[in-house]
Amino acid sequence: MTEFQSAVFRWYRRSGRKLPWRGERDPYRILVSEVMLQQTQVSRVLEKYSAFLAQFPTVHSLARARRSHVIRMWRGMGYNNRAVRLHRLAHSVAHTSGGILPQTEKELMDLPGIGRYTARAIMSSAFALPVPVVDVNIQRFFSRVFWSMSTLTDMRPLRDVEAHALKQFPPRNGYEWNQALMDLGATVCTARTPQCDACPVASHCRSRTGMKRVAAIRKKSEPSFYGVPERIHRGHIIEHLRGLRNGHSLPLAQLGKAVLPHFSDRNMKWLRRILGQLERDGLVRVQDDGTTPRVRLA
DNA sequence: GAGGCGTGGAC
DNA sequence: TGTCCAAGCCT
Repeated sequence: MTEFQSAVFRWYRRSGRKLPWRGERDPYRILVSEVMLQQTQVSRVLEKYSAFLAQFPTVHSLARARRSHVIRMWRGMGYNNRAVRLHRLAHSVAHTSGGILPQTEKELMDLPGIGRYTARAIMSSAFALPVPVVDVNIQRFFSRVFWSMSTLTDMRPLRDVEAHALKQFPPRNGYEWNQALMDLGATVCTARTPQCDACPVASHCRSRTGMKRVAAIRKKSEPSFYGVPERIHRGHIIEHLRGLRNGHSLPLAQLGKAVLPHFSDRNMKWLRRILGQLERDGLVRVQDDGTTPRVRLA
């Protein structure tokens, strides 16, 4: 084992986070944690993880559940289409392989909501396969350690980092290695204010000094309505529908008034368009057969 | 491959 | 107070 590797492992034993899915052996519970963690901070997942699993303890129970129930249990997590994809995944796995998750990257990536990172994370965490993973934490950490970054926001392309991650990957304890690197990136080698004094490999780091904070490039303005980004309105719509009793629906105009303080008929076209997006994502159902169209969670 | 997709805490 | 950011995925 290299000096670099032993320094990382030593730090992990001392300072790694204790998380409910660490050391978990049930692939389904690993799957749920990984999907929840996509672009979502650990602290947020910690609040929701156990309640979700208590409600849907097995892949079969999740497959049997109503879509609307799954969406409700996703409250507060953001990116609600993840709930839809996870539900579809459960359905698929329950009906094609008796609820058993596949163990290859390709087969996992064929499942809804599973991309390259999540597939490899499941292989490493659930099946103890020797597979290096690179999430944004590890990408940032390796970028800084092995290349000289000039600003805090700079990162090497994922391809470059993955090639390096493969070289650094230890012959044993690959799972602990992956977890250690993610913890380092998340708690020490952070995006805004890295704690280099606490870093076990600071002496190896090519960016140890000299990273500058640079004014962020202004992001492109996103589509907005009355000054509020449309994704916020979409979130409010889903949140409002969550509050309805199971299976209940709402007339469109009533929903409009609930999410826009001054909703009027002139805004109906806009609302229709937003609901169309949500419908395509499998999050809502618009019943347009009667005289007054109604909407509910899918 | 760029852009869309929530939510709430941190700074 | 507003902007940034977070265990990515999909089209």
